[in-house]
Amino acid sequence: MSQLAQRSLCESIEAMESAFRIAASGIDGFPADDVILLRMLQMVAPALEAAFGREVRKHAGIGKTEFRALMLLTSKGGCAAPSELCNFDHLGRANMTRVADELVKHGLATRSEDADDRRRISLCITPKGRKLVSRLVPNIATGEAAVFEGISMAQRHQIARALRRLAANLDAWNHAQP
Amino acid sequence: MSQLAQRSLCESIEAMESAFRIAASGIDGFPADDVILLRMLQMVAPALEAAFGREVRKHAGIGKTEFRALMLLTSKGGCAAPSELCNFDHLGRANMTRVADELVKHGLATRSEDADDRRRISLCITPKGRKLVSRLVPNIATGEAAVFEGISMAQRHQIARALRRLAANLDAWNHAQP
DNA sequence: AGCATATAGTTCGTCAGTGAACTATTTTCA
DNA sequence: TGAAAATAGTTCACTGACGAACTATATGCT
Repeated sequence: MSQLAQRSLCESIEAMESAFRIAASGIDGFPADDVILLRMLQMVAPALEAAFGREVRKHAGIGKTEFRALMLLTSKGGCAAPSELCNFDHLGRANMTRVADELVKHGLATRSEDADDRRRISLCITPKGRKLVSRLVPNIATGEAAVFEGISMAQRHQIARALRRLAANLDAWNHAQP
Repeated sequence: MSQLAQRSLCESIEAMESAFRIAASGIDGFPADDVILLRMLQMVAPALEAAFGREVRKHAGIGKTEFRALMLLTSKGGCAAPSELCNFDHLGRANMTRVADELVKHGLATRSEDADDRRRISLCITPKGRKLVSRLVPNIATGEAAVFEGISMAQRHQIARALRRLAANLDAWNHAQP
């Protein structure tokens, strides 16, 4: 048994919430509701990500980020520069080097030089990579459906809107910090 | 300049969204909306977490998890067992050992034996730790307010409800997996 | 034209998390 | 009652992300 999740995610959320409510009552000006909401976001998101990662690892033998890069390659018609990919995923370039290494090692993509700009590299998905992507899409669709069950379309749009606003606020905040 | 965020979070979200919409048009049965929503969640949450972490590190010289443990200690009246804390934060016990080490090293908490159950350890916040928590609360409150600006209370409650449902669905899914 | 600056990719060291294996206790129950 | 199972904390090796520093190219500005 894992040492994480001695309790389920729901139980942890509940425990976290009551702990922060108690803490808030003892500390003046503590914005309990917002702290709790933010903590929920930061507990649920990685848990979803971890579950997705386990699925991908089980079915494809590669990490979630590697698989996502593969999906993004298909959306670019098969080839893209690493820096484009890490923009899509909001990851650092250093990380994408490792991801590309992994994809090439598994024969899912190839590196080739870009003739126009010799600083650039073109990462291209292989037929094997394409096959993997289309083979795994049904699994992903099933998982997404299961995880979003009981959340109405209207709610999903609300969340999307709120997340966009959060992102904008955070960009502004980061920009304002010295 | 960091190698991350050559583009802002908002720009990355936009790029990700259009990439997945294109990918979806080429792959049958690809649940674009849900994938995009999930990706937004997984881009925004760590970005918020990272920003919070930078703030804490700057003002307190410790990591976000260490600081959170400190806050949770106060909510338990000053002392708690490490395993309680990692339940609150949905972290593994191994991790909490490191967190406790760090807090003790900085003089923010102490380890003492639990007389009732000699397997257990009682982690207790020190006066210095309490002072740190109350000193940083205003900063946190300011940050939270900035980040949630423009998101109505009704929306916040909607998100909270949806996140709870996501957590429940995920627990069920994890439980169903072999 | 030529130097300063910016960009693409890589390498390196670090950080915060994980699971598995271990020890020491406590609890359970046949 | 005593052996089996569970629990608390630790240690260890590993993972996937990061930022900083580096090289090689390309771009922009006098």
